[in-house]
Amino acid sequence: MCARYAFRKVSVVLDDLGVAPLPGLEPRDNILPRQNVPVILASDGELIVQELRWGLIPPWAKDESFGDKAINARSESLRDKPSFRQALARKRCIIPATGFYEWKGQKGNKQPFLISSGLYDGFAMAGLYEDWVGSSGIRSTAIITVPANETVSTLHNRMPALLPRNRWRDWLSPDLPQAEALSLLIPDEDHDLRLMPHNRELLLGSPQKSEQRGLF
DNA sequence: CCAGACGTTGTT
DNA sequence: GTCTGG
DNA sequence: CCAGACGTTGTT
DNA sequence: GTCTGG
Repeated sequence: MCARYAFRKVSVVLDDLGVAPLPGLEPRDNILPRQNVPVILASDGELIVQELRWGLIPPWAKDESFGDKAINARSESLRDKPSFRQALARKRCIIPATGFYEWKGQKGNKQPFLISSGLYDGFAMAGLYEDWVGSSGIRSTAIITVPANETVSTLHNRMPALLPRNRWRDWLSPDLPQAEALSLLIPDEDHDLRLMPHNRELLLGSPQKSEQRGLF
């Protein structure tokens, strides 16, 4: 699963795609569902960054609480799920991250680990987004998950889909056929992932307290 | 047909 | 125990 | 994921 | 809107 992640630097993702970061983008160590998170998507033939709410709310949802149960989307079933099918075809995005967290141990005594790339400055998590036309018109996003690769499977059986670096633009292209898009959602083999025990305190309490400044 | 769900993970 | 909010 | 709440009525 | 369960 991926229910927490970090975005500490602008990272290779934005640089490689030539996307300018949003003004005022801060490093964040403890990103939670329901927060607004920076996401890269195609808009009128251009790649842009937008802050979307984490937890996907389909257009037909009755209320925004739907997003609470759609923070992840299983790659294996995207095609069949009413909540994700439209987005898979037309609304793919990249969620840039410098790491994600997984926990190990018994409930109440879990040790968090930060998983990050040993090769790059960050990675591109595959995501979907949707527009919900409620009173405020929320655009929201979900992180796609795949079976964990060998490294991560020591902690958990799922992990976010990390897109191959040379396919980032393909994933974001509205013209990419659905079948090809799905073929990009494979367990990571490219990032040489590293696991580091992480200070539990930094993931507790208010998110603001675990943030640090001046790292961009 | 209508009514109701539409999701994932983890844990047992 | 289970749901909600963050 | 974890932390924290989990309820209603009536009165101010 | 679309699928599933009854």
